[in-house]
Amino acid sequence: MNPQTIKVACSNCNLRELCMPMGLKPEELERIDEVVAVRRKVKRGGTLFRNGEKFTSLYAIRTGFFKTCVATEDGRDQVTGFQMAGEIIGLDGIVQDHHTCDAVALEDAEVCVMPFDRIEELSREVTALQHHVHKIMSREIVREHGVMLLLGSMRAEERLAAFLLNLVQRLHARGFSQSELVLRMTREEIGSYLGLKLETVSRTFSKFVDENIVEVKQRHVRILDTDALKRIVNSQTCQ
Amino acid sequence: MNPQTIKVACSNCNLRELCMPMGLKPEELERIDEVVAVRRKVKRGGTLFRNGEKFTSLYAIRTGFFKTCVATEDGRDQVTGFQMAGEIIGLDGIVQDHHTCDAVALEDAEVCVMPFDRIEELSREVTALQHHVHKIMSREIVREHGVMLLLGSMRAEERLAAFLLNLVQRLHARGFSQSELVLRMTREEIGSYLGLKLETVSRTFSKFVDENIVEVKQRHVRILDTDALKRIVNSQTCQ
DNA sequence: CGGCGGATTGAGCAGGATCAACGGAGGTGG
DNA sequence: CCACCTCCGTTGATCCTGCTCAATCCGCCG
Repeated sequence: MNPQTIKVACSNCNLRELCMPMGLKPEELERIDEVVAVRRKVKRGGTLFRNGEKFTSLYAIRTGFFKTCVATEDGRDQVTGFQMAGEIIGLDGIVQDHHTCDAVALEDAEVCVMPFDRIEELSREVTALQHHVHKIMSREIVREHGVMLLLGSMRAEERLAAFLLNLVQRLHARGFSQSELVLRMTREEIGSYLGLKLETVSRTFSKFVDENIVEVKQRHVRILDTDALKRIVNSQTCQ
Repeated sequence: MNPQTIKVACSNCNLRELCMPMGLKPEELERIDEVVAVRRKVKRGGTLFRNGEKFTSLYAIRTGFFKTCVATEDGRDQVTGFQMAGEIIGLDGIVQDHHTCDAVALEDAEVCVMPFDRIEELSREVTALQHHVHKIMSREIVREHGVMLLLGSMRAEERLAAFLLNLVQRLHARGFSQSELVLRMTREEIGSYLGLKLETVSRTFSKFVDENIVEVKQRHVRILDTDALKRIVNSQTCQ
């Protein structure tokens, strides 16, 4: 609605090893700077885009934390992912030329706005960028396969364990602790993502605490036994 | 393994309104013919590609029916989709340069092999193709959002109803009946896709039969009351 | 005809949902 | 600064959907 606009450059962004320019050569990197039009700030609770809105751009998260969610007419609602710095958001909009999900900031955030027609234009010239765009989309498809596996075949404890491991691994890649994290989302949002009710999420946290696998104080989580979590995920309860 | 190779052209394929060349102009269509290297036959039960195999090509299904499935080390297995004529398969392989799921033919099938480097090359020249490739990938992402919604928030009857409606709608777009279909997959495969056990799938079918919503004879399904299925999907049982 | 894989159906069980009460943290306004 | 309110999280009791285990049936193929 009221986009703050600040000129910026990918070429000296501290996220360049994670984000859009990942793996590009210096001269290609400079070309990418042409893609990022402006930055935009989104307040906590605000939406970056909404289901039904016209699709124009992809967004690279610079700071902050988002959730994306889809909804049915009857008001049901499913969180399809949580996104953090360096991740690309908005890919759902390409196919229909308008967005099919909401992107909501779970904390104050700033994103780089990348008009999609510019991305397409530039990736016709810069092969590495073209390939990178394809990889980003493929990565999202593979990620979703993982979520389908989780939703389709895991029990509550396995889901939560997998969720925690995934979060902490991504945070670690961004220089945060391997064992400590602050959840940016409510129990209900975790539950929606994992296909569980919020009470079940809460109970499962408590169970992990009882078993000395984690410490939980509200949204602060400290992982005491990563291996235990891994064992829970890989326990072939079925079969 | 033993690819049958037959030269072909998209430009006179009867699937061109559904498949890769969708919406391209005649002159662009001719360029696309360069992309499809060969066709390949896959026998029922055979795999088009497997988890771990090197990624080289996308595949357009000409005839037949596939499932794709991912697996965990501990042997758990999740069907991530069913694909039919005109649909593109293999997008998962781009990001890691090797496939992360299996594609298994559920009936004798024939696919058009499209080497991905050729696709990238050509889509640098043909803007419409470039955009189409992006749309195909985005479409897959949106489809998976839908599956996540299904797995995360629907009960058994809603899942099966949504599944049947989706299948019959896609078949109808290919010129088949709106009300009659032959399932190419087992109850177990349906169950895996829908996050249910095969017995639950079977029971839910029986329930629909009792309610005169469908007729079921083994894999032959006739939909008697499409609206009832739609109502089941949209029944806001939660809230 | 017999064997086998797939489908159906039944009985009993349990994991997670639902309903409900309560507690604690953080924000707001008097 | 404190009182209040609201939102979020925890925990308990009970219920029910879908899972498990098991028997049987059906259609197909050799």
